[in-house]
Amino acid sequence: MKRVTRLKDLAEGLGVSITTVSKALNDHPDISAKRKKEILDYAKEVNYIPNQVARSFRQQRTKMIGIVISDNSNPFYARVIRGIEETLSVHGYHCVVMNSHEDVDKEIQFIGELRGLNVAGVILTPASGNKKSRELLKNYDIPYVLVNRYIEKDEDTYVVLDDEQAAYMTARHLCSYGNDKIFFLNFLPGVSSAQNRLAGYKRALKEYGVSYESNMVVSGCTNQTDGYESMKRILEKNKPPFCVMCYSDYIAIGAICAIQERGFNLPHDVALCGNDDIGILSFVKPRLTTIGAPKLRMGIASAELLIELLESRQEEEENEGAIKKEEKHIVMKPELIIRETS
Amino acid sequence: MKRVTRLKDLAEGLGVSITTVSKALNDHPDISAKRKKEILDYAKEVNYIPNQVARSFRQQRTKMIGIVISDNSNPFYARVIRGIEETLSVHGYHCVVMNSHEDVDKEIQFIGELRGLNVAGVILTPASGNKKSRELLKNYDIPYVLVNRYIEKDEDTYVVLDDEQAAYMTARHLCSYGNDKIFFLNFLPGVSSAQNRLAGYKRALKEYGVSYESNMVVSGCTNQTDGYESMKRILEKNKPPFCVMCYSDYIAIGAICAIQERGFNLPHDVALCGNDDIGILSFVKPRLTTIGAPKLRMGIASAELLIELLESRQEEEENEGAIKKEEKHIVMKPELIIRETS
DNA sequence: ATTGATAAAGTTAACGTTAACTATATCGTA
DNA sequence: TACGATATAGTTAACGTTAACTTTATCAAT
Repeated sequence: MKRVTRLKDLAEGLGVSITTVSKALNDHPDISAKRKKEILDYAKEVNYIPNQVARSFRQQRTKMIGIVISDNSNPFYARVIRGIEETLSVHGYHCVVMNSHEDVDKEIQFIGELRGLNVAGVILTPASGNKKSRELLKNYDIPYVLVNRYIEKDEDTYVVLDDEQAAYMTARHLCSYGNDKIFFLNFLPGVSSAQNRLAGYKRALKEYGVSYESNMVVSGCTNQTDGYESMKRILEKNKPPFCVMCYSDYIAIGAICAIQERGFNLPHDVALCGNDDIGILSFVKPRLTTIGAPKLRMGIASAELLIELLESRQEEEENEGAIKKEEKHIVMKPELIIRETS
Repeated sequence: MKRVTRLKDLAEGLGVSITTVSKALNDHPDISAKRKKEILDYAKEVNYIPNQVARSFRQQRTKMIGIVISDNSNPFYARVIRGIEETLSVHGYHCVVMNSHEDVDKEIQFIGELRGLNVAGVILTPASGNKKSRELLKNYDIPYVLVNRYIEKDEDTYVVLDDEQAAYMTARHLCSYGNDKIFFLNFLPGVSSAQNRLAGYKRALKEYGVSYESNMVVSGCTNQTDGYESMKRILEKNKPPFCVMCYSDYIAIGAICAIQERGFNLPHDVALCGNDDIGILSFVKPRLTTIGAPKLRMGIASAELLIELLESRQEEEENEGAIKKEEKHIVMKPELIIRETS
């Protein structure tokens, strides 16, 4: 039996026109109920699968969304991506995932590639405060949503954690122990989330009357090794008790390792907090005090936001009215989860 | 300035034919060096990006690969995917990633969707020993590579860890302590990797003259919670010292948590091993004894294998000769990493 | 019976690209 | 000078789908 791969095959098999089949499959009102059923049944019987490439080509739009994330093997983003994917999938979209590794050039290259693929939209975690990506997306006229970071606070549509508040809550929590020494292992300085965390950290210190000392903030920590090395250096020059606040659970794990190697106890000698509440650590001792970030929900929200953008754009096209939608910002509430390291 | 999005725009801008531009961009020998440079320069100047959808449509093949994995937020697969993605990207392919969550029906649905997207190939982690997926892929004539598991040992092309050997090495290591009680928290029973691990476990026991007792093997553990619960149940009926072998580091983390909660010491009371060597745990105390699996390399290898398949298929088409390639199996060597839990 | 409205089908053309084919210019050689 | 070979260009058609338009059938109202 010959494979049925085109509308034409269906049409010939049924003795109707190609358009009729197309209309039936797309639930167009032109087709009578009887005929529609006939066609749908036959299509199912021969296991016809529409050619999405041809459809995308004809319609000049795909059901493909580009996801440009710094690193999909980071458990934080893995969860975010999962939320995105599941949400988009419900709406019939598929995801092309790309890892930028915080490299602006790669990010820019990817956006070009996505342009070539004619993606319907992009969800992006922009690398260090670069504006080029935004510019490109606007130039290419691709709807996009930023996730976990923004490029400029009032522009763009994005979904982020309230980083200022997260850091504020953590720092307050640590300040409450009455120890003035609160180190902060922060992320890359150009990134909005790192900047906002720093602001929150400062606000808490101020509130507690603790003077801000820039040499207690380590910038540029991205992974466990950075956390480990930074903590080691801190321990060389500083004697516990003191507190440490980490930009991520990853960094915290590295820092804890360094602290334990020196024979210090958590939380007795060093009170330490992470951020993200990545799943795997919930079973690891000592159980990490951290900020619960709704990773899955951030993914879901950004996907929903993007779909909203896509739909409003389609409406615009249809009623020519062109009511340009405003940028939307979703800021998720962080939750302080106090466990054993503080 | 009008956006240049089509070959036609380039052609008009330069006063040559569309085909000439197409040939120049595709490095076709028909075009003189001078003209080629002229065209390429102009294309670059106006930032022309070829329409991949149109190209895919015309050529009846895309540069898109479907990745169907049980769960991208599992750090093991996250690494594998990363390897796949980076390798495919070098060859100009992009990845559509889908999570099956070990659900055969979803897997089958995804394969259909990928068919519709006209993907060039598929990399798949098949859910529990189902043959339908393979059948579908063969029916649809989509080249595919299985990763981390196979459906049938001698069929298909796949990249796996030598699971039998991995479990054998782990079990031998635990046997060497002279304790007869070696529990095994295993994965879903239908999956090839779980079956092979069980075989390796049995082989080691036999070699050490320890009799195999089926009630010491817990099947169906997939995550930390399963590890935790299973270990709890074991501890209710069994008093340390004994040994535990876990299908994954994830399960091991859960089990360790249960053991520590009961106040037992690792490795003194319980010697325990994981599998996978997921990165984040390398800084976590007690440092887990585990099997190092070349996750990234497995991803790279499966991507390379798939590209080989795609290329050989293209050759087939060209020289009509149809020299069908054999199935290929790549079996990666596991490495026992002895750390602190054993 | 004629008209007009509507329902249900069919025809046509186009989306951007490239493979296959055709046309023209150039050049070396008999 | 004429010939074929070759280099370099252009023309045409097609990939599968659907939007826009056209045609035909049906039926109610005059």
